[in-house]
Amino acid sequence: MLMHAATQRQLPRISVTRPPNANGVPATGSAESLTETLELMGAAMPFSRNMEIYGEGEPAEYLYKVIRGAVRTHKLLNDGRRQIGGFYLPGDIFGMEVDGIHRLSAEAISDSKVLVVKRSALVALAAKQSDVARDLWAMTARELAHLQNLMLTLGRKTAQERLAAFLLEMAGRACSGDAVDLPMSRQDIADYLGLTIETVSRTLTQLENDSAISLPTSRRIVLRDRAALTRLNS
Amino acid sequence: MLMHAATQRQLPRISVTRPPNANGVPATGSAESLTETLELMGAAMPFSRNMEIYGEGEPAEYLYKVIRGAVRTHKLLNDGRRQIGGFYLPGDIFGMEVDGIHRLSAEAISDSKVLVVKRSALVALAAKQSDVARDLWAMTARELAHLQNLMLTLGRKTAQERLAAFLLEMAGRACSGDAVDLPMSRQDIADYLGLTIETVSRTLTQLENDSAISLPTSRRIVLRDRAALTRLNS
DNA sequence: CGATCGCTTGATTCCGATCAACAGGAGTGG
DNA sequence: CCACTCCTGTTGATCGGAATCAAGCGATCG
Repeated sequence: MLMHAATQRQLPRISVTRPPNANGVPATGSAESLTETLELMGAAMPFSRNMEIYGEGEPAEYLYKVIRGAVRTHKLLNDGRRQIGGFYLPGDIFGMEVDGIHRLSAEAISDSKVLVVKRSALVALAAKQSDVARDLWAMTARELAHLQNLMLTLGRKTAQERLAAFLLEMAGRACSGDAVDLPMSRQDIADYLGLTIETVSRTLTQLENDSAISLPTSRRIVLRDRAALTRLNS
Repeated sequence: MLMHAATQRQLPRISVTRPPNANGVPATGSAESLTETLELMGAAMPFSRNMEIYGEGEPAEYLYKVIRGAVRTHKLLNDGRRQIGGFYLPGDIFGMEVDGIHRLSAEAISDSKVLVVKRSALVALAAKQSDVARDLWAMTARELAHLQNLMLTLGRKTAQERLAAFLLEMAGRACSGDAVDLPMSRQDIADYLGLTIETVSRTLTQLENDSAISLPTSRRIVLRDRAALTRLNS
């Protein structure tokens, strides 16, 4: 092991310094879904490629929703080894914490626009409206379910199986049929699946040779045989 | 890879068939902590060693709290490869789901007594008392934080580092100073850390030779050099 | 007492990591 | 436009850490 892959990567330490002020909270408003509530309370912010949105260990003052672009979250070891916890695409919410401390860092994968909402406002709203409280809880539970699947992948799957799981996950989210446009690099995929870029590249080539997928460009992958991938996904 | 370790293990398929009836809910009661609330609503049930408490995919009708013994949760692949998600000791709560479906299976590690509480009663209570809602949310968030750490361990750590993380985690929970009494087998530890029993055994021996730990018996481990283990934990 | 189970240790194999080279673009500046 | 560099991704050769295969030991139990 001991992959110092992430060590020399540029990781700009630019945090949110001047956050936007949240609008007034609809205190007596009737039951609204969390998604709708966020639109009313949030402000859009731009983040350029590789810019840090928040860092591990920082107080969590805001909740975030991707409007455009893509975001990754990760944990680091001392020597730079990195594990990515998840990728967030437009419509996805990330960065919510119960106790107000971020457990992972978040960065923009590409130039992105992100809706930012004050956490304290949401928590206060949750105390008054049980449906908001439930939505926040459900959001955390979805993150948990995702990580339970990733745990199985990282602990017990082969390289082929990891890539199959990743491709099926991304295809399931993009909703663009059998073609997947990846916003992230091979390094990001590797750090998500607990592999190296070389193994990711080799395994994709191998899947292409087995005609399970095809690779029109390096960032575009077509699922040619979903059944084969699903079989690998156990 | 491809460890069929779990394939031939006996995994009795005995589920909770006749659950206990929950007591009346303190509907208008003032703010109580979740732990105290559970005592009032639950019923104690015995589970013998290796008995299944619930299975992955089953509807989640109950929430559980360990009174005596120990519990593990896990996911399985088709061919029997197993990944353990966590260990639960006396006082720990497990098995709560927002949407009512268990994402992992749960089994008693040793003969255990478990407090069982109706989920529907708790969810109803949470809708009325925001502090209960918050406690349930916080519980899910604690599970999430635990899995985020496990994710880093499974994705990026060496065998030595995994064992160090495991020993520090268990020592931190047992609160019995530097001595840790493990309720689980080497196979359980291996399936938690994404290793094999042989690697777990060898690595523990190696840590003993490096005088980081000592092994009075196979189930009892004394942390002799916490600094060394913490260094490995990065 | 023999049998089973949990654990340790040794020998060997193998999958993915590491080291290394190179190719194709994208952007930059002349 | 080309020459240049930087960046990302692919491929080849080799290495190494953990898996696999195998044997044996002590404890528990019927």
